[in-house]
Amino acid sequence: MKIDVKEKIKSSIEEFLKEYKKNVQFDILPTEKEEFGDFYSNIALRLSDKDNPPNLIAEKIKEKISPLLSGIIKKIEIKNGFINFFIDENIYKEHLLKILKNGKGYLEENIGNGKKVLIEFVSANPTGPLTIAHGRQAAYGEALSRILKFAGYNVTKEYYINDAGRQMELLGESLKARYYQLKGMNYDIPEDGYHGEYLIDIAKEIKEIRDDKKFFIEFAKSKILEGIKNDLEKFGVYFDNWVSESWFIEKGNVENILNFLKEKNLLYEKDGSLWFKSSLFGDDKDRVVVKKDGFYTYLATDIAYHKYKIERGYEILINIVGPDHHGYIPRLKSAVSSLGFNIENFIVLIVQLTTIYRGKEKISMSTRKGQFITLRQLIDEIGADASKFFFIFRKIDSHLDFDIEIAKKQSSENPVYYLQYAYVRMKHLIEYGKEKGYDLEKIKPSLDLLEKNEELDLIKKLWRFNDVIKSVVNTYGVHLLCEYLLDISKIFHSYYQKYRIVGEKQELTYARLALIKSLLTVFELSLFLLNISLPERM
RNA sequence: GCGCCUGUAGCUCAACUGGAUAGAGCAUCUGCCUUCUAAGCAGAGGGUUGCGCGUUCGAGUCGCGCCAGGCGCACCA
Repeated sequence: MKIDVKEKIKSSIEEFLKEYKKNVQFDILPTEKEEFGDFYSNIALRLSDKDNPPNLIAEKIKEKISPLLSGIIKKIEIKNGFINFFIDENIYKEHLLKILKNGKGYLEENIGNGKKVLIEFVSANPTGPLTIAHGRQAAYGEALSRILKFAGYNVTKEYYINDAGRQMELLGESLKARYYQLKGMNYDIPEDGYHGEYLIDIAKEIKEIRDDKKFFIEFAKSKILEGIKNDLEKFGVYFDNWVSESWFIEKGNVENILNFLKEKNLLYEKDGSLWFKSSLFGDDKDRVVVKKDGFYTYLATDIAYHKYKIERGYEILINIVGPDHHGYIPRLKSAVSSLGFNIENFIVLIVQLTTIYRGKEKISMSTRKGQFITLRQLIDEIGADASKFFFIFRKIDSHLDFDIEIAKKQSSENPVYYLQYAYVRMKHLIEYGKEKGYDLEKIKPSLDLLEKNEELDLIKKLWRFNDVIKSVVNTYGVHLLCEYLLDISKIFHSYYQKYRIVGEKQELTYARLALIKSLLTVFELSLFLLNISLPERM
């Protein structure tokens, strides 16, 4: 674990506050501009008033804390009321050496403290192939899981299969219609059924039929699920568990949970249906759990599922859903809350939609009408890595415009290649160095020789890695890690172009290779976390 | 009508908890391969952060009101 400079600055300022008996909230934040140093604090601005201008207070603080920070901070400057801290370069360089020596293990950050986290994502109905919307959720969920795991959480990835209820009936009827159509019979697909052509392909595979409803449902479901699993595998997204809605019904979990709620007096009958008092927990109105026809609603089975999550001891539940589910969230939160789970640890992340364009043509999507670009088509057209990166390097609240034509045409200018190219160059440099007899294991590099701007920038970037991971964990903003890597890549490519790494001066070469090796460690790790593959050459 | 998300350069998007002169990429224009990979680099232009009030030392960020786009408002999932 690296030295927590931010914490040291903070506690030194708190010393000052104690002495002057002041109490005020303040921040220590990383700066965005080099001239402002590495961290800045707004403490003086917070303390200032008419009689005490911020710069004056800042001077007092500086005087008090300077001795407390010697060896860590080499310079403190005051500007516009801000106090700017410049970290001693030795701190950075020691960090680099540790990475060099211990590899990615040194970068590990134990934020999660082994807490059990369940991440449920994709969870698409087995009524059709995965779409691009699922692709974005899958790419994001996988990356987030990997990062949380790295940050010390005990993460389980789960896919919930909605294989019960009316949608499955419609699926079965739709397949049945396609089957008889293939036999030359005049048989209509239900109007609100599934009209996609994929059911024709599935119908063709039917060898022998047993003419009952269940057969068609089961056949369609198993074929579609198989397809979903294949697509996810091709995309590089893996689940630890697959659980199914019908399983909860068969095992009696749903009945049990309803009894449980009944005992707590949270259910009542009205208009021939059974209602859950979700309005007691913040929902707009109560919701039906057992319909007039005697079947469970989706909510009923979902409560049973969430009970199952809690029973297995998960302390944090993360659900990644599409925006079409947002109206559903309050009732689910009500349900989880009624089960006695701390609602603050139930995190629902909404991944906004991706709008697909082919050039200027906007492709509107509907699973039922059968008009959509599947995830599989996307992977086949532009590749898994490029697709995944496109999906995760924007924050999930943004509506994503994804022009397939551009992604294809400009594939060589896709940012993912920029990263991968940086990685390949780094890797090659290390190999080339080895060929020339440079063995980093044997020597302690003299990092003081690294004095070019690019070198110092890169060293600082290495030091920021843990801050980025913390930010991702705090905000669920996976894209921050992408931005970070793009930042490094930019400096690195520039550096590479400007200076020779493996050159004539031996000591300098060792120092530079040490920097490259550490960068490589961060890249390997980060690209793994983002679930982007590491090419050998490009 | 109500709820959620979004509105930032020509286009696609960043900006961590409210911080200093709002940043990248693409596209456009000008240069750079006899060298560790040119899928690269250097340079240039491009902004009233949708509009209006407010909160405060300070607002792209917070509050209120408009405008525009997306999604959702089921005894579907």
